[in-house]
Amino acid sequence: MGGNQRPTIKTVAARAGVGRTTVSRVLNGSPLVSDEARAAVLAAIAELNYVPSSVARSLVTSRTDSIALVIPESESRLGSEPYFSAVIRGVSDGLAGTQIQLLLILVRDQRGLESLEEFLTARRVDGVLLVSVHRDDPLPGLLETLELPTVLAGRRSPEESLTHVHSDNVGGAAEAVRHLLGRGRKTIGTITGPLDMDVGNSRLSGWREALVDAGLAPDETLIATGDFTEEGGRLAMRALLERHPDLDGVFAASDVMAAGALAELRRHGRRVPDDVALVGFDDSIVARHTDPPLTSVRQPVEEIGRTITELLLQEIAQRGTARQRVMLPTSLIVRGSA
Amino acid sequence: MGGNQRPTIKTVAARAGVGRTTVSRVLNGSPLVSDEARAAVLAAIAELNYVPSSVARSLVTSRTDSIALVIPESESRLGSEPYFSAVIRGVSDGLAGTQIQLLLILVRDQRGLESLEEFLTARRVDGVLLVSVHRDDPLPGLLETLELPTVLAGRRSPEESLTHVHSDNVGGAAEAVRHLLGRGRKTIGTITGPLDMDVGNSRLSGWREALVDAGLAPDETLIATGDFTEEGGRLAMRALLERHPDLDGVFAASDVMAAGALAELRRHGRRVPDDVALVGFDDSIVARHTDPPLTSVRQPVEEIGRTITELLLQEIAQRGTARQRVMLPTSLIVRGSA
DNA sequence: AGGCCCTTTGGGATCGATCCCATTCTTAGT
DNA sequence: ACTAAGAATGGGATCGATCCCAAAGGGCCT
Repeated sequence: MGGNQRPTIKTVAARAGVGRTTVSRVLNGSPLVSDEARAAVLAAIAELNYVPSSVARSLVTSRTDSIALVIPESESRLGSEPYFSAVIRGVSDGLAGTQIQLLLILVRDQRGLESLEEFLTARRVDGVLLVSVHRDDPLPGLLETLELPTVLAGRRSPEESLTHVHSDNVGGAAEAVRHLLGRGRKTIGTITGPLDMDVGNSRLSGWREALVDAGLAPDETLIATGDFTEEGGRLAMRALLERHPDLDGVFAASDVMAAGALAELRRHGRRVPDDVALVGFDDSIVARHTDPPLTSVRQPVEEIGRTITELLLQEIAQRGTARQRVMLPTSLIVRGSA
Repeated sequence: MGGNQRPTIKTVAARAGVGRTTVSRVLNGSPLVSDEARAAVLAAIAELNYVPSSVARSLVTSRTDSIALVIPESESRLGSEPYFSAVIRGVSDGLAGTQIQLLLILVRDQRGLESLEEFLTARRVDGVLLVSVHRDDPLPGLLETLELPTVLAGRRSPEESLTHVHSDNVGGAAEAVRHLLGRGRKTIGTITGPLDMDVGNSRLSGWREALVDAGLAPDETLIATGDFTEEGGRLAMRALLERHPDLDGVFAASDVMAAGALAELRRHGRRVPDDVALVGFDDSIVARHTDPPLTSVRQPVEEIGRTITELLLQEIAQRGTARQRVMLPTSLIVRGSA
């Protein structure tokens, strides 16, 4: 049957002819063990194929050796998929070499949120990574009162009180708009993300900033609010065209919205980039395959994932570390659309 | 501050004026509790904001109330990203309503594999979901000998001994090829996935099957092996064009490879679909944005995720259930490329 | 030789739940 | 009225590790 109870630390101790404590010491790399004892223990471990019970260990140490990555389901669905895959890869990368496991928690609705709150209150993880937080997100506050180490990818607002990592959304957006200006565009609209998120606001700020720097007054009617979906991009583009038939440049705050905008532009017979130049954001897989391929602002998503993980591990290792903020640079990838 | 030790079952018992066992009974919904006792316990739980320690519970029940989703890192990187996002969503969906947590494990290299093996031997999860298994994957075998409940998305071969869920790759591919035949194409090549995977083989079989059914002998030189990457698709397409300048139809076993093929076709001045008609597989986000948009075989990825999860939960609930196999249907989404 | 310190060791208590079993209190049956 | 069966309850043991602390053994100094 292969049955045979899993060996415990006691079995190992008996086999090695030492006490449980000595085995535990070897397991945890304590220097207070003689070489012979250590050798005997290691041999016994190997022979018995012993693996310590992390559950029993957790009970006494009250560490779980796991962290949670919390992703709002709504966000994961809407086209921003590649973003999450990349973050996940980065996180997993940051965890490589540690013994720490990653729990993935997609929050889909109110019930999911409630059971997550219970989960966190039970301290079933040592720390939490939060992705794509909204301004009024209840989770960051809860985590602060629980005093559970937390790091955000992105931030609620520029005054974020939790440790966080974000890319230079303002700078990236500004660069995109400067690029459009550099191509001689005069009337540059923008399709924003949700404005209850810092990404949405920051990219909008970048658009404003670049225009102001160029001596132009940002016309508020050149702003159309989107929601990061393709359909949202389409609708926003339609609104912009209605308001400004003379539009010759658009900065969309995501590639997926840019793809929607592209379709709408085509429907209206505008050529891209000849009539209207278009820049997206994310440099996602869609950017390479649209027609024409999208010029887009790349953000180092995988690195964001890696960085939030490293910061979280730090914070777990030494509680009460001061809040840290990291901003990672973006870069403009020029393709056919602008 | 806010300190205050977390309350334990003992605290609750004292507060409710009952014994620990009674509290435990209430927690686990045992009928052997009087209504008054139950009410008192529930009140105490609410007042103390008590959440049971899952760690302590695990220690005695030897359940972890968590499952692992194992994804080979190599696969997650290569364009198949949307596939994994969708599987993850499906899994998370299948888990909703249970108290079971999802551990995500990306295996990137040999070291990762070793630490995964240790992790599994320690039985740190109640069951495992395996995605995109290769023919010689060591993991399924290990899981079988560990007698750890396991369900695969996809299969190693048509004789798969573990419970698994896969989409109708043969049928989907055959439908794609029939579609090409229906458009009057005579010389239809195929760009395959890796042939050490069942998906690769099955989609190739579908191509063969459709040709044979149409009374055509499948010409082996019409087969070019790819690896699911865009670059692989490009190279395979080049090889096919060299061998068969008269090629007028191509079935690619993934959209990403089809996108690569598309670029290569354009480079050779072939118009799609006029000169060469092209069908992809996956109906991923890229399919909608290529020029022309790709006709593609859709597989219900999210449902695959949901189904493997349900099967795994079943298997965990009642060990020793017989192996189950589920095949989900595909459907052809016709767009501009064929 | 005796005392002291340092290294190494292991048994007992502990973490916070569940499970086994003995005990008390009802209620019904003859 | 006495017993038997059943409902409800709670204390002790247990899961498998770590941590505290007492104690044994060895070397060196005076």
